[in-house]
Amino acid sequence: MNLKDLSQTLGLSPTTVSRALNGYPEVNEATRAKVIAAANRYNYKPNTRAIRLATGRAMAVGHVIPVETRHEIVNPIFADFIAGAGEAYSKAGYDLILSIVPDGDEARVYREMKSRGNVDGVIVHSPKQDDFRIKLLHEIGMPFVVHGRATGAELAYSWVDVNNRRAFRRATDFLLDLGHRRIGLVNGLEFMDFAIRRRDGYTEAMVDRGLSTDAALMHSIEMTEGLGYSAVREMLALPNPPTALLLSSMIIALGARRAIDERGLKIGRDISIIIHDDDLSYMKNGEDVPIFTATRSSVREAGRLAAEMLLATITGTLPATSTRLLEAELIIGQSTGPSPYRP
Amino acid sequence: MNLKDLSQTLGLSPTTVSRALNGYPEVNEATRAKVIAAANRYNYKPNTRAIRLATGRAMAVGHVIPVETRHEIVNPIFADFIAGAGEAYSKAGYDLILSIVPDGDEARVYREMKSRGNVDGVIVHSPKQDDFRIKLLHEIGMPFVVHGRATGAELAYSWVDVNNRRAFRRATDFLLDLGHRRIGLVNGLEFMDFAIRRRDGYTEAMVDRGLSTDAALMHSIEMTEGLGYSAVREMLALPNPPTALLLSSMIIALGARRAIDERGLKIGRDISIIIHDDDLSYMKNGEDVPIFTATRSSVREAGRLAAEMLLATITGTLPATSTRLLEAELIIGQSTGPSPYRP
DNA sequence: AATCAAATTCAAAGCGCTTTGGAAGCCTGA
DNA sequence: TCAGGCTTCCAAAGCGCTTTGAATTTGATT
Repeated sequence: MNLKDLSQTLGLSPTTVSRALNGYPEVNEATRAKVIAAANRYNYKPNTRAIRLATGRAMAVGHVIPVETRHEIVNPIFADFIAGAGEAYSKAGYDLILSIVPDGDEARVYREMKSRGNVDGVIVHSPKQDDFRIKLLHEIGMPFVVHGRATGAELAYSWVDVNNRRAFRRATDFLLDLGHRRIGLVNGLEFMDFAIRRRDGYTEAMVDRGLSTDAALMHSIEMTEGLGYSAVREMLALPNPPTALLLSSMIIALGARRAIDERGLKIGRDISIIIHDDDLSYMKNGEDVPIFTATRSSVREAGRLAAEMLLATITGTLPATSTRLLEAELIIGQSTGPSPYRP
Repeated sequence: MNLKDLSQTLGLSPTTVSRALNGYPEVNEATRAKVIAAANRYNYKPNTRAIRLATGRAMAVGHVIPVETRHEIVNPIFADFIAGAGEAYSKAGYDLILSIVPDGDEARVYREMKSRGNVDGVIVHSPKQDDFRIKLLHEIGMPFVVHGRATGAELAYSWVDVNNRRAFRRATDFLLDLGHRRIGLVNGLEFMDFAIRRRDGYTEAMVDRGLSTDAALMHSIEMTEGLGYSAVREMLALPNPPTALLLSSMIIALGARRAIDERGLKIGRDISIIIHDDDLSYMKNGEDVPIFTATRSSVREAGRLAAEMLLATITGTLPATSTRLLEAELIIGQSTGPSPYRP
């Protein structure tokens, strides 16, 4: 059943039927009711492909997920972010198009998306410092929202981000207040913007207390369980090991726990841990009582916000330079306690 | 630059240009070369929306991810599966459309996808026993491939699956050969088909050795770290605790490790563990030496295979009843050893 | 009753491709 | 020289909607 068929059975023109269904005012309410009733009865759904061609809109949003060609890693937080974004899209009748793209192909993919017109806008994931995508998307005129920020971008753009600097600053302060002085940081890869900001927050807090940072206590790794384990193991083997750790993700924490257990230390007593918790659905930080003290911010919520922002940008109800900075809350769990070396 | 523009600058008809670019034989090779050259020079990319309307094909595949409305869980293996599938799609010029859908809405979503025509086929994730989707998709005539199988489906359908039964049977046999008799199973939720098969493999191996299973040693949980921890903790507290564990996922294993460490036991000595390893990119089972003994099968590879199968089904080069059973390999790691109670 | 504006409805022209059904040009062989 | 068959190209008709511009009907006003 297509529009033509439906209009014929109703004895109306396709024009009127189309308008009736799309809520245009220039149609008699009585006929509108009749049209809607018929559409329901015959279970008429307009053909997406035709709508897209006729309107010139793709009614779809692209998520281009870069895959480090060397490491082949798929960041686990994408799943939750996309779940959040997906809700917003389906509510608005948009499709979510996912492209997994090797690093080098990104520019080509964005350009093609533009010229082939199969998306109306994109979400930019995992921004790096001076990220080239911002300039590129500006250049080709593709609406976009960045999940995170890209320090060094000279052009204004829309983003949704967590206040990573402040979160890590607060977490560090919290540990310092507990008397810790040797605080280790296991961060994400520091060409990623979020990692830079987290390190800045950490460093800032240390320096403000007149403490200097120690390169041996600052690791920057791809966020896997295995690398988290190695990093922490290394630090614990130092002659002067840390009494507290700041970990950039839950998954690193799992590796850290392994290294700590292996050494026979007890978390919360011998060593304190604060993690950043993206609140992933399959990796909750304790069901009721949080296990780890954490700076928490739901990446799923961020996905929802970014998607809504993008849709509003596409329809023109929001400028392409809107921003939203989310504050992480500090959750006190069982993984932190006073420094064992407290004076 | 659209087809019309391009054909005008070439002094040819749109027909010829279209055919030249799409490789049809009825065009002079010399003019074809000219057309291709011009297309490159002007960076002409045909408009996807127009192609889709004209051909009646969506050039897109849908992945409908059900979200347990109560638990709101997003299965972490989706990310890797989709990464694998995505490769196949982009190679074939197809889009991957992702729909995150609350449980109850699935039927409606599939029906709409069919009548709106925005996908040519779908991948069915997480099949349950007697899964209703198989019948539904047959009924509405939507090509599909299932990732996993659905015991009880009366109609034939295409699927890609791991031989879960055999994998768990082998793993159980391996433990039995090491002298273990009290073997615990922490399985996924047993309305999921894969979980049923894994339990069957486990039970079969036990029964074949004249051993009976013990309900206290068989847990069926949502696969999260927290629930894995609880399940294993519970089993270890039994008067007659298991000396070996079979764990349905890496993520359960992380929770298990916590429970085991907490009790002061050593994995591989006091208690043996075999996991099923989906080979997720961000959760490797050791970089070179596997930590856990595991039945391993790459879910990413499964994604690639399922996608290729679906595309072939859509284009009609493969019947809609093709199947592919992947064997998991048994990787010997450091988490298994002889039973401490060996005679 | 005639007039004009507002309310409804419709015909037809796209949107940018593919594809059908010719038509023209060019050979070949009788 | 011309029929018949290839080869090569093209005009035009869709695909199923939206949207413009115009026509028709209705209602209010004089």
